[in-house]
Amino acid sequence: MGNALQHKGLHGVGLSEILADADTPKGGLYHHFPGGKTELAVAAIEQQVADLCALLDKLLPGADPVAALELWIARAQQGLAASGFQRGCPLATVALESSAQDVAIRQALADGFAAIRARLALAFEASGRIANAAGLAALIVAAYEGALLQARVAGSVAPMELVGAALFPLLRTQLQGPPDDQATD
Amino acid sequence: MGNALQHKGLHGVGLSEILADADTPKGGLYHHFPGGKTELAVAAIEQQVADLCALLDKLLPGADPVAALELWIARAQQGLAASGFQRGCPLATVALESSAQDVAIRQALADGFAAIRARLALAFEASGRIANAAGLAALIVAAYEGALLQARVAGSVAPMELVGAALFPLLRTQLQGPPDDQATD
DNA sequence: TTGCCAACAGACCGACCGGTCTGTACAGTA
DNA sequence: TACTGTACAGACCGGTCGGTCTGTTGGCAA
Repeated sequence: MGNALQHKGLHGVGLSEILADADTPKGGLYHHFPGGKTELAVAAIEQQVADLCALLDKLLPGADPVAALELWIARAQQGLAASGFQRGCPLATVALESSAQDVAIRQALADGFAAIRARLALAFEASGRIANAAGLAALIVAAYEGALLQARVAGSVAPMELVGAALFPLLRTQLQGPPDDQATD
Repeated sequence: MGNALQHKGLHGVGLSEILADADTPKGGLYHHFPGGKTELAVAAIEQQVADLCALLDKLLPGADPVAALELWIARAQQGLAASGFQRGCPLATVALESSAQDVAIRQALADGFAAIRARLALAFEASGRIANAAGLAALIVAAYEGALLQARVAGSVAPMELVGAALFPLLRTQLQGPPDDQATD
């Protein structure tokens, strides 16, 4: 499910395709997911968020957060290229397809993004003096999503590298503090 | 068409819905767009890119590019809120739904993004000394897309404001030059 | 006036969509 | 051993999808 969502989005995958992938007949599905495709999607979103949070928890603590983010982006680049520029962020596709009526899905996505931002913000705060940790976290998530998107349609990791090359130096200057206001803890 | 694409994506809209919106019967469509839905989508994408480029051309020249971008983002925020958090970037949704097999669509999208990046990069270069104009352009497009995405699912412009508040000061320091390496022309 | 062809209109098509419904297999209980 | 309720299986449903096909119209050439 997660995989298919990542590739084609919620409307793009058929229930039958999902079930075929999972080698599961259709009948039993509605016992476990009475909400049908929507509930399935919510579960997949939550799973993906949990995975991503786990990855961030592995990369972020201790190290220089910018270095950790560079590693994160590098991984995403590899994943994208390895999938032949099919796999993107599993949250983003569903996010853009969803309408305001899809309350459950939007809630799951909003919670997911908030959780990711919170984790990044926490890492910035822990790494030292930082004024606008929440803003930086939102910027990074945005840059990540946007970079992935551009790279996907371009069929090349070049846009991601461009974004990284522009963003990380800026982040370093911000995090390491302007020379006249240095502080570390 | 553009509107519908923006709201629900390529797979999310039915051809019948598009035609009903346009008050056009189905028959004549295939005279003008023998390629069917795909060709229609490509045309819509190109139209949107042209519109966006026109907007940028209106905002960017002359002024401080960062101020122009702030205006641009503010407009996007207004549009998003005014649509009840339905309308996003018309390119992004289709971009994420598309697979590598959709050659024509991906090409149109890649060209579109490249054109937008080029316009931004040009503005940076024109505005003064700048090392990595292409990188900054890619970063801004990425941040824009990602911010829009987060704001949409959150049902609030707050994420966009966060991103803007983090990005624009960074851009200013970059564009106005580090204090020990100032240069203007 | 007549013949012709591009432009258009919408009825129609098979395929497939998400979802439901009946039937079955099989634990746990007495 | 007989009973029962849950978990599963897949045939089946109406609706809608993207796309095609047969008219019909209306301007233009002769």
